[in-house]
Amino acid sequence: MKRNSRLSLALHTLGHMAADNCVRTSASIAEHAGTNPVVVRRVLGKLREAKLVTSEKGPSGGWCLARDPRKITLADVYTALGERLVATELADGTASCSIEHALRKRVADIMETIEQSLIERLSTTTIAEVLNVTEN
Amino acid sequence: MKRNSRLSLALHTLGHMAADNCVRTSASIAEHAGTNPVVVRRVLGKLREAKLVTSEKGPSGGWCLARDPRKITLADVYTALGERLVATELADGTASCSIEHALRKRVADIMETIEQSLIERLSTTTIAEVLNVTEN
DNA sequence: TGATTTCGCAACTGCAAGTGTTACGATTGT
DNA sequence: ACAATCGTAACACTTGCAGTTGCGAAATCA
Repeated sequence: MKRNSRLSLALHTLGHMAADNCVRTSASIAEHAGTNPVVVRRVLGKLREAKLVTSEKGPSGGWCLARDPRKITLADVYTALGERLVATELADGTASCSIEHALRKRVADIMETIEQSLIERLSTTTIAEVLNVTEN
Repeated sequence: MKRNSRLSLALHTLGHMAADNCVRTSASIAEHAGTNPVVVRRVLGKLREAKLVTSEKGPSGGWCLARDPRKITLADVYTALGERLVATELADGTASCSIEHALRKRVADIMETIEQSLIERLSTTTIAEVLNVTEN
């Protein structure tokens, strides 16, 4: 896989879990997604922290949706991963130059607004809705 | 300097050029910004391609604004650098899985909308306006 | 109890992208 | 001619992330 593919992997996996409605192991998920079981566990671990999925150990163990896919939005997944796809210009307090400080603040404010706007848009689509699109 | 600091460096430099209204060398800019002259030339080179600044060689050479700072918006600088601060999930045609394909398309569409919205917002502020804020 | 399967996690490697640095040629002004 | 400056290529250094290996913990089943 390439860079910054965690969101893709998370959504892809949730999509299949919503469609198949069955427990999947990190090994089978990894095989389907063309990556490594540990990578899968790393990503799904974040989703588990956010109570989007559950995991069970032992044989017959694996991963399962923690709630109705109609109640999981893309924003839930995005925030669960703790990503910021809108790059933040680092707001160092060390900007001794007032011009630099003013510019950074202005840009940071705009970025923050855009980030919120992104989350708002992501929250209007659920995992289940995207699957319906697939079936058309 | 840290990562992805090109936009900061570009804006910072343009800010000073607008305030001082004088020719500056890449060496003096680099010293003020705490970086290297070559890095400065790389970034300002992009701005020159976009006709935002001009450069002259030789002694008494250096960099100068190509037009009124009241007519240079943050969006001009952003697009001149060819950056995408809104990360794009790579849209590989190799998504053999229809679920993955649908999800990626949905996310890519949202990201594209957000990117446009970012540029719109950046275009409402000029270099000169940010300097006025500084003087308050 | 013991074997097997699966997750949990830490540590390491490999790669890609960006910044920083050096070096050298081209151009301009004195 | 000489010095100052940009233009550019080449390389080293750093950082972040994906990938990999290894091992322990927990659960299931014979």
